Amino acid sequence: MSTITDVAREAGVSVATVSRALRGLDRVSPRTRERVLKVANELDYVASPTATSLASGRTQVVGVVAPFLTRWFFATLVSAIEKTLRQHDHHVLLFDLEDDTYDQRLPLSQNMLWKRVDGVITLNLPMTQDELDLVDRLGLPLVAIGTPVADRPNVRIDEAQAMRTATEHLVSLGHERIAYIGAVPSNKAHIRTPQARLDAFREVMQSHGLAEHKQWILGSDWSADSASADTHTLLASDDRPTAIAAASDEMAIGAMAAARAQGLHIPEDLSVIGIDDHALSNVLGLTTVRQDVAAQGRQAAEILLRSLGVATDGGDETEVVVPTELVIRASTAPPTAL
Amino acid sequence: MSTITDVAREAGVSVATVSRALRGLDRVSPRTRERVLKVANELDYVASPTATSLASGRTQVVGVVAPFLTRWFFATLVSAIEKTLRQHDHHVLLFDLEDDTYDQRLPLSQNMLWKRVDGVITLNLPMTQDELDLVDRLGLPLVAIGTPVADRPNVRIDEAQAMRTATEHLVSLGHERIAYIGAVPSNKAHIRTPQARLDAFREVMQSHGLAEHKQWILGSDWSADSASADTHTLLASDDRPTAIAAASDEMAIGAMAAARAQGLHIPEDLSVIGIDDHALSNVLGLTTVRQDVAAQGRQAAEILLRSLGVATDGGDETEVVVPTELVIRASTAPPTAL
DNA sequence: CTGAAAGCGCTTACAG
DNA sequence: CTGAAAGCGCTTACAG
Repeated sequence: MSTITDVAREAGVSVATVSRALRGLDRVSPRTRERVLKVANELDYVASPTATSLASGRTQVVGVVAPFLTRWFFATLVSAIEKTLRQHDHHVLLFDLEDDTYDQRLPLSQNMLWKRVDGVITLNLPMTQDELDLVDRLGLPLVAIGTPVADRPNVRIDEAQAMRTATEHLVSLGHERIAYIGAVPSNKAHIRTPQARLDAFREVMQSHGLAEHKQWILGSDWSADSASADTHTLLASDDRPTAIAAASDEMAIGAMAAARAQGLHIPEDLSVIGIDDHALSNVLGLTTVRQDVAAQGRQAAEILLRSLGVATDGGDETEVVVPTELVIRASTAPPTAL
Repeated sequence: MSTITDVAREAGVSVATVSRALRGLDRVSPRTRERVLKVANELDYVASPTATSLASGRTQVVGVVAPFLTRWFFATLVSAIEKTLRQHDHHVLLFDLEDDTYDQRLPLSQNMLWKRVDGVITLNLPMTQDELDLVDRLGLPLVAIGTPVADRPNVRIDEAQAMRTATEHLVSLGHERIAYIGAVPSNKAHIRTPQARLDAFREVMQSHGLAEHKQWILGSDWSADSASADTHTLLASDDRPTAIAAASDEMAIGAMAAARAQGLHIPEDLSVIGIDDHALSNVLGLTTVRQDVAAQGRQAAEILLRSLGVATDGGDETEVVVPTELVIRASTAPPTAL
């Protein structure tokens, strides 16, 4: 592979001129630029990113940090971010902080970031003060998707609004006996989403004067398997709800499956609603509150690019709330008892 | 942040010695090494990866190239690869080559790889000759997961065996009228998985003297939505199968949903089997042929690390076939008509 | 508009 | 065992 020196020699100019010409800086005569471009092209020249980084201090790489990767929500975000960044010649260095034991994630370290990335995008990741200090010390701009990180730019949905919409939908159908799946895991009390959604559920129930049954607030761990197991227990009781509001579609899918396995019909015997509009929700007929996950990834990437001085259209908002939308499908209906 | 010069000054040695001491090379006296380590630690010193790369020619970064990211299979691979690489101080630079129009992916370019990665892992990605030439020209080792790439090391399941297992399971239950979902998309004839699975299905059908109905071989596009739509059409006919073999769990889930939407009961009226053991398959009671996707990611990463001279345990195989396993759940049973 | 030179922060022979 | 020096391949003032 050829270097900038090869191009300079071949074009009969200095490497400084090649550098300027190729990067489109001014102060290069059109004729010179043209010649340099031609030679560079002939030689298949691509600047060594490693040398460019050392000299310029920029890597054109963004660290994307996720607590998991295998869930639909995160994979969709990463995909959208990668595409947006690539359009502006930036790349994503991926960090999956999931611990093998699932109960504690790996911390962000100087090793991962220092001189390696120009900025960081966090995906629903509460950061410790140490991590925040690190990012600051390294001078890295940061954009948080979902869970906010201090006062950094943030892209998210209105969590409370989403769950209010879901709950109101059930109430408007006539449900009064509503269970909730997706309470706050005790080891994840620092994540904001679960708490916000649960609070919103309670708020709507209260506002309609509906009783909250303690044993109808299920923890689950935000997986379909766990939601299914919890729902089995819930429905085994004589005193059962007519509807379930799940804090995510994956949990809602688990709940539906458990109900069916017990011989119940959906929505006749039990209504189920989720939040997300997961890739499989349409096919499974799940009523849900849709959030545009890819849009959140795109917007976060754009905000970060802007803070890196890379031109992108759009304003300079630093706080984006992506709208959600009720999508009614076959899993919700008025309670049969009515 | 401090540089190697700071450490050298503080420790009273040359930068060359610091470099050697920190990288654990021999020819450094224990006392000197200790002092250097201590100072480096005090100064929070981390070598600039960008400078290290320029000097050494290695980036400690591996390019992971996927045709999509949002499907469970790919996200699971990426997650496993990332963790394995990180254990050996390597990072993943992610490329999602999915085109916005879905019918043609972006090509790998010199820009993405040159001096940016030490090696490449492809995820079910058939490479063009141009791309292969590029990788060779750049001298990058490559490991292919799933779809093989020329004679490069390859990690996969036995596609034919997996579909044979699935089909044999249906036949052993007494099914004779079996449909197939997941034929080869015309625009993806170069991907090997669909063809291998379809061939295996046909082989088993023939070996049992069972007739293949042309209209029972459904194309779908490997998405649940498409499989659902195709199944709707299939089941609307009077002449319908008693079982469906789907080439992936996501399609099987779509098929089950469509059957239920038409009032059919699973498995009484229709048996459905998939391949994968998708994260939601357990909860949905889908019988499937399980493949250990994370293990494939781990092994591919290890093979690549070895070819980079990074010590990992394990042999030096270059061709790994990960075993699959029939997992019988509630979606398959003998045909009722029998 | 263009070039010579310093500098980015490491690694790697080469001497000693 | 240790250091001085060259080199990796760019970018960036600084002159002219």
